Amino acid sequence: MKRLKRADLPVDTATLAYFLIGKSLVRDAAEGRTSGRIIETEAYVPGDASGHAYGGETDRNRSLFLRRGHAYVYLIYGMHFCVNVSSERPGIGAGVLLRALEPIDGVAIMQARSRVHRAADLARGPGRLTQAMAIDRRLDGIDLCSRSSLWLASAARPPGRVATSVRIGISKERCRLLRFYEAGNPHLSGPSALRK
DNA sequence: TATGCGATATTCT
DNA sequence: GAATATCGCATAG
Repeated sequence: MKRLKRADLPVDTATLAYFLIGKSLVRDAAEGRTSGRIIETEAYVPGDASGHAYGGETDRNRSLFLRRGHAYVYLIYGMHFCVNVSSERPGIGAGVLLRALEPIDGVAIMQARSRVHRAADLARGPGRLTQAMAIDRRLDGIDLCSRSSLWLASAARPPGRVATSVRIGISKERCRLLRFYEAGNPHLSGPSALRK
């Protein structure tokens, strides 16, 4: 499993969202290493009214404006965290939401962090993903292409067919096909119609 | 399987 | 006040 370099990452948001399918996300914490295969992403492109960067840079969304490959972590619905990968040139706000992982390393650690019953649900959905990987606001702004405690790595196994769909849980810009996922993977989130 | 709802904090209007 | 890139539990079919 090799660390991804920034030069490996496409500069365009939607292209990055597609590129990340099959790649690995690795978390090194006190309890040990956890990692997973990225199987579901969503692109929040420049000028997208549903994106958090829409309306300009603030204290909260600053990380979306960093050079591509940085983490943007935020609290949603008062109780869950979500993590994005910043995706454009410095000063342009956009990101790729990581929605689901197929767990690889440290499954027992993930289970200890989570209250989910089924193993397939451990990192299924953006809130469960951050719970299983112990990701919170303290990791906001870190460089996922550096030697940090959260980083991107090459694919443990190449992806199968990558499909697109509408994005989940938004009310604006609902028609755009900016969700990317490995078709048929049992660890996908969303309704069954959006997993084929 | 599908739909509905409450929990809960931060940001925006 | 309202909205929110969610989740887990409840209930109905």
